[in-house]
Amino acid sequence: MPELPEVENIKKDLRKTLIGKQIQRVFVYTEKMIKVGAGKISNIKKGSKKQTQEFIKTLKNKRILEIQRRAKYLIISLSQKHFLVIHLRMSGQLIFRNKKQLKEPLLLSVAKNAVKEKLPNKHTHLEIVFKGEQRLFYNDIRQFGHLRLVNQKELEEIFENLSLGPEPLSLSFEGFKEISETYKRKRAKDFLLDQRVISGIGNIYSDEALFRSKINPSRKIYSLKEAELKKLFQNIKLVLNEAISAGGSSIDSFKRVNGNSGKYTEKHLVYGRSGFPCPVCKRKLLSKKIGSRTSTYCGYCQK
DNA sequence: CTTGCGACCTGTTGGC
DNA sequence: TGCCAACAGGTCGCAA
Repeated sequence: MPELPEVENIKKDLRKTLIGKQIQRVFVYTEKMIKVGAGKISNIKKGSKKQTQEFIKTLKNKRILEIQRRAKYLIISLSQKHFLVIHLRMSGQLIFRNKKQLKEPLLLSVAKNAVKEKLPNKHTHLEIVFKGEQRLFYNDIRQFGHLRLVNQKELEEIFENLSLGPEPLSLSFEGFKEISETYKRKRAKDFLLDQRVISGIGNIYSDEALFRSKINPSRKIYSLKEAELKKLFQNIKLVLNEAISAGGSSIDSFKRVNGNSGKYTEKHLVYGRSGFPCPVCKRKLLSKKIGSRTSTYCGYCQK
């Protein structure tokens, strides 16, 4: 589900709601979604009772000190140098409810036949109860996401192993040019999606940035003129910043921590609009698989 | 090293 | 209406 703007909004929401709170109780409903330590994520499916017990025991009575984002990861700092590292992957949601809100059913998806539900529901995998009966729920329909509990050293180990590329919003054009030189053999779409090249961009914002830059997603990076590279660099920042301000894009299940949707979806010029007219030239937008992801683009405007 | 593809899951949509 | 294939904000691991 979420790319950088969505995760950034969740981070901001969590800062407002969670900082200073103390964890009272923890319910793990789906063991394979959680992990303790810095081991490989693929081992997560072996989620064990022992690990779950340790997860619950360690979280208990901890305080929330700070929430940060790196790429599409959320890092929740807890007292006594423990950290909760969360990746929402395609369909993860973090929803916060106070005692009164708990009784109100929530619309957790934007699908046509979506029904309001109370929490926890069948897609709730973790529930954290804070003092005062306020709760944070982790829901994840597709169960691709994960939450892991680590100490300082393990936190560093995780991010070292990930070798994430720079954050696009704090990247200079000089830095962008440098990585474009290093990865010049990639197609533009692959370049933007590769988290070790630049981190935080996914399928929506890569398509949107390429369209606004009039660059075909299949173009090789080495073929881009300096002016095109510059436009791409600026448009990445533009779409990410606009999306952050709009609260992100709610395609299906993306929800803010209060259950609200993001409003950037209506600003999408190409993502999810294959077959519809190009907003500039009115020709039908095309779609094509690039690196096993669907890219939507205008065959006429994007050279 | 890169590339490509299946795997991981459940749910929704569009075509017949 | 029903069924069934294709597809969905993302990585990860493995083979070539």
